[in-house]
Formats: sequence, C-alpha cells, structure tokens
Amino acid sequence: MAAESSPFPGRRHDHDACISEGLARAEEICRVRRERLTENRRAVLELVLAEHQPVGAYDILERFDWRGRRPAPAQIYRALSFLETLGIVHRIASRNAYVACSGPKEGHGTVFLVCKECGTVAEPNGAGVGRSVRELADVSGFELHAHILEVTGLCPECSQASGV
Amino acid sequence: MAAESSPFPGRRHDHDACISEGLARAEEICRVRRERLTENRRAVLELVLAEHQPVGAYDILERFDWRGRRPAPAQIYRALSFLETLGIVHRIASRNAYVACSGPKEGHGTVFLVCKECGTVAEPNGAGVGRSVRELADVSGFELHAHILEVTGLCPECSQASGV
DNA sequence: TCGCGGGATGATACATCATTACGTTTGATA
DNA sequence: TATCAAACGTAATGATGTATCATCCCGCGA
Repeated sequence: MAAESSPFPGRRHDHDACISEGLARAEEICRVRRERLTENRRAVLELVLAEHQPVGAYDILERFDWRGRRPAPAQIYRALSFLETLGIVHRIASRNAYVACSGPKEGHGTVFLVCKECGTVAEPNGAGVGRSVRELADVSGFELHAHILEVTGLCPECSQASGV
Repeated sequence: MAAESSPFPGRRHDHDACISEGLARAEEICRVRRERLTENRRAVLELVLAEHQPVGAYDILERFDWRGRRPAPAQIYRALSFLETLGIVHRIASRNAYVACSGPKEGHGTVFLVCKECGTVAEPNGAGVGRSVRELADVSGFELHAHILEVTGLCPECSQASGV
C-alpha cells in the first residue's frame, strides 16, 4: 500500500509520458495566463523534465546545444525563474538545483523528498504538513506567507537495495 | 498567549545573555564530545550569535578582524561546519546564510521561521511538524533521515507594524 | 621534558552558482 | 505597418563554496 501511494516514479515508469505531460501542462498554464512558452523556455523545461533528479543551472547550460549556439548563464536563469513563477519548476535550495513539478497536487511545491543515494526528488501531497505549519505559525504569532520542506533520506528503491 | 509562546526574541531581550548562553552551550558540548572550541571557532560563533538574523559566510569574513589579520573563506567555512556538527549553528539554505541555534529544544534545527521584513529567524518547537513528516515519509515508503522546514512571512513585530 | 601524531590553521588558487547591464530582436496589437 | 514592451544575446562581474598543501599546535605517551 505504501508503494501504491508513493510519489516516487517507479524504475520502469513511462518517462516519455512525464515529459509530454509536463510540456502540456506548461502550455496550458501559459495559455491561461497569456504568457509565452518561447523556444528557450521550452528547451530549458525539457532539460529539467528529462530527469527526476534536481539539475543545476550549469548542467542545463552544458546540455543545451540548441542549433549549435551556446547560451550564457543568464538565459538559463531567466527561463528557470519564469518556469518557477508558473509553478512547474521548483528550486531545491539545499542543492542549488531545480526539478520539474511532478503535478498540480494540493500543497505542491512545498514538500520535497530527496533521496541521498540516487538523488531522485518526489513531491508528495503536502497538505498534512501544511496544517502543522499553519498551527505552528499561529502559535508563534507569525504571519505565514510560504514554506518549503526538504526531506532527505532514501527512496523506496534505494532503501530496499541498501537496508534489506 | 501567542506572545508568551512565541519563539521570537523580543525587541528588548537581553541579547548579551543570548551570546553568553550560546558560548556556554558550545563550551559544554565541546567538553562532552572532547572537541576543541578554538579561538577561530569561538570567534565565528560569536559573530553568528551577534544577531538573530542569518549571517552570510562572507559577512562573517568581513567582520572578522582578529588581530589585524584577515582569514580566508575556507577558515570561516571550516568553523561553520564544525559548529553545525555541534548543532549550535544552522544553515538557512534558502538564504545561503547561517544562524545560531536558539536552544536545544525538541526538534531544534528542523524548523525556521524567517521574517521577510527584518530577517529575524526563530526556531520554534518542531515536534508537530516532525510527526507530519514521519507520517508522510511512511506513506511514501521513504526512509527518513533528516528534514528542514523553512517558513517565510512576518514576525509578530513586523506583522503588527505593517498589517494593523 | 621531549618528541610524536593527528587535528586545526594559513594561504593560494580555483570551482560553482547567480546577477547585472545594455543593446538588439521579436511578437502582439492598435 | 508602426509601436512598444517583453524576451533574447552577450559580456562582465559578483557571490558563495572547495581543494590542496605546507605549517603549526596541542594532547599524550615514553
């Protein structure tokens, strides 16, 4: 049952589907917000979507060889911050790296499970944590604006591989 | 009652006491663990304790003018990571900066309330959040090792000043 | 007290991550 | 098609964090 509700992508999931879903979501959000998903932004998003591990901006830069040209860091960062405002890419502060949002679940973008072993990042439903955070803020007299929780440990697969 | 249990240091708290308590704790921990609180480490700790705002490593570097010499970054980082292993300094990843631990409460080092306005960081009791995180990890099949929650918003004083 | 060994330091260089500045291009729209 | 704001291309620079290695210092045993 844990496996069923696990937010981790299985070893053998259809990754092409992840990518096309991610792109489709981006297009939809841009359409609604009347923003432009330019070639640059789309290319950066594809490179972030390509893995479930967080990717550094300079990693993207290296992999980015769009028509033989090679962009400067600023270009990558511009695309990344645009994609962040759209909520389809999140920054993992503890790693100075970026991951694609795994879906528009409740509390998405607030909780990240980061595997120490394989680096995979999962984004579980953060509703429960969200409640705890609101309580805590209330009690502390703190006016809550946002929160991010980064959890480190071992993902189901790496945990099995090492522990058992 | 919110004020009573607020983890934020009041405007007029005895800050010298904060500093000497912090140093005393560090000495005690070092004594127990048979580690050395060298002059460097103590100097860095004092500079981190000097404020309730997170301090960047290079800020420390600038303020550090120990007998006219000027240390290199590595020295600051070495002291900081030592102090982190002791648990008396914590890194605020979202700010690339460091704060002194406000005390050995339950769940200390796991939750930080960061004021957008004045930058003050408070470290509330993270037990409730800790439970949510364990539940979440369980459900996700994730082997939990550590977690850090960074909450942004307005501290009680800034909230009063701006909102009301 | 001497000297040995491991941890801490001092110093240089370098690696990595991110932003600023500014002129040019592009695309929506009036 | 003229216009203007947004996005791009490019160079430079700033901010943060590590690697390396010779040297120093302190606790500890002879």
